[in-house]
Amino acid sequence: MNKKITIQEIATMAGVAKSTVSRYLNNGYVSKEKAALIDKVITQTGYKSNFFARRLKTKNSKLIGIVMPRLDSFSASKLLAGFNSILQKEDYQVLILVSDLQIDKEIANIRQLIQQGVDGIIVQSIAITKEHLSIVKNAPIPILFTGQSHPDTTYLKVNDIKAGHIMGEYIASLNHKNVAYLGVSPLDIAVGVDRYKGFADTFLSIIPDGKIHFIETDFNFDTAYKKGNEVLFYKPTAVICATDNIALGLLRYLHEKNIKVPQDISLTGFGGYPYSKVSYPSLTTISFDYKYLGAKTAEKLLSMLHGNAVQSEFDNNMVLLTQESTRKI
Amino acid sequence: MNKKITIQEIATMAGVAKSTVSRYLNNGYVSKEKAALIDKVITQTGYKSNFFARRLKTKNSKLIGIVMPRLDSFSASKLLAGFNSILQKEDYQVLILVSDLQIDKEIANIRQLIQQGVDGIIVQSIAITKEHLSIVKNAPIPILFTGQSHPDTTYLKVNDIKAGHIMGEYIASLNHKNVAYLGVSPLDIAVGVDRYKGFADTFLSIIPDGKIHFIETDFNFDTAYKKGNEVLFYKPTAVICATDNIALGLLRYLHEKNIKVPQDISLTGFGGYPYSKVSYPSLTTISFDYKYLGAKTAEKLLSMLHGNAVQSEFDNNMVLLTQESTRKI
DNA sequence: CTGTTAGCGCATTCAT
DNA sequence: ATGAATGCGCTAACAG
Repeated sequence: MNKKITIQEIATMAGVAKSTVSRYLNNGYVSKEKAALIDKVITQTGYKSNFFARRLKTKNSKLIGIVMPRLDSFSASKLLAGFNSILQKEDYQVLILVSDLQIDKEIANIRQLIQQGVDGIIVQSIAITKEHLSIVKNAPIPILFTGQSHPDTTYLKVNDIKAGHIMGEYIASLNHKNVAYLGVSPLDIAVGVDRYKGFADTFLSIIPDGKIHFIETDFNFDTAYKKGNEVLFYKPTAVICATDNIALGLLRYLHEKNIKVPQDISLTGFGGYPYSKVSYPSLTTISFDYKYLGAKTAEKLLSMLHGNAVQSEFDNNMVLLTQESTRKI
Repeated sequence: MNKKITIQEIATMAGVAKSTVSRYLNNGYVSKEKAALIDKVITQTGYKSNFFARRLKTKNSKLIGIVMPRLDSFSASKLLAGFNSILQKEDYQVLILVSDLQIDKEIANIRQLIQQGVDGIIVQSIAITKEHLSIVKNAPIPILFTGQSHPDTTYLKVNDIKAGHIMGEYIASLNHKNVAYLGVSPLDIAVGVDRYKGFADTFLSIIPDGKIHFIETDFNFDTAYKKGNEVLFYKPTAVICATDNIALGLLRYLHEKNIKVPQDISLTGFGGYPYSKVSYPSLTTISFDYKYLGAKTAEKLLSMLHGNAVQSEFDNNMVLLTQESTRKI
């Protein structure tokens, strides 16, 4: 067990006042000789200033709170890596709270983080409620949203409408007319509404006599699998799925029914998850760079911290990954 | 902006001394009337005690440090989810530092966490050096390792030898005699040495005239892909890959060479990553439950925190997932 | 340039 | 049961 050594002790060991040591530590003016003395004692004792005492004085914690709906998903891990890549570089530390996909827990987490004195918060929200808005309004620190957007908050998120738009253009260019869209609940504005709307508007504007059969599912592989029967009922030539995971669930179903992709049906996803490359056939998808998005988000929060006015925005960094699962008809 | 309200303010508002408020907050004895008064003021002001001041006094931070080599991997995200599931429940918060797969950064991170006054640390290590040992020995707090093991530390990790053993038995049972092992550097004791040794010892003990061609690669999909040529040189009937990711890289190569799995070559991985189920063919693998492992690890750290003697151990929670990529010859 | 002093907000003696 | 006083370890005036 290391005895905890304080600034006072190293001060006496170096034969100076503790304020001098403090100055030395905080880029204050200290004479060369004293500095050398202090430096020596510090290195040989391995002294480190007490985190909590320092924070108590200085008011800024160098802590960033992160609220995530869950940790064990592809996008979550990439986002986190992105946040961390720039936060850690700027000497900020990251305090992560998980909401388990529960909206009330998300709110409680934000509250807790504020109370704890973090310098700023990034919230990957599942839905922005009035309560969120009220918290943000009264919060003494900047709060940045991602995942969902709302005009009264500052956010940085994937441009789901644009993603849908790109997909709509692509599917139209392949001459599909009767398609199915395997989407999620409209309670999820980003994925459930925007992504679908982006697709549908574009697709129908290019193919006026096109037909889109919307089928609702959730984010689970297995649920998508179970919707296979319903999808086939409409005899679509292409199925657009709201996420790669959904697409893979359906692909499994099609495999088992011996329906060939893309010969019989074209299939697409959204996300650019790693499995989209290794599935058979590989999956045409819109790939989002979540790590990059995470880094951008962290940068944005930092500039909010520095008092710069920042505006909400959509990240347009996405690419249509045309792979083997789609074909022209 | 919320003005930060202190214990003193609510004390005067309630007409009592701040020590009384403090007692109220910390289960001390307070008369019913005063308690009611204080309670009222607290709820109406939404007062929360200052995190840093409290920590400065009480010495325990309710913070657990986590050191990870990287965040954006399947196992990392599952582990994190596991850590968090039990830590958050016990009112601990999690401070995460990333080492970017660099050993010196890993050590620096551990040091930083100790200095910051966390109550305990979980390190997913990439290699345990003498420096690690020295830190642990002098640390005033418990440090628990996962990922790698060393007799002089406390650890909880996957039993790689057993995993290799299971795979060895399985491959032997399929009558393969000439196999290739696509593994990683022996600098990684867990995956590079133990996993391979577990396989090789078991396989050769069952098939004494068996032949194992070891080919070294790294953890990347692309590198494994590039090793395809070398693997085929030995004309193996089965290829055992040290991770699912490696297996998928090779699978991609085999696809392109039009070599059928499992008809021409059987293929296996380790990990039980989600893609092992959606690849074509689906991949036979040893599946580890990383989330469960993370939860167990967190529990172990907690009991170390409570001063209980805990011993290093291997987690034997794994299952052979026999899927489509292997066959008997 | 440096030492002395005064809090930051809280928990905890110690009296009462 | 409660109030007054002390100090956790540190930074930031303030004199010198």
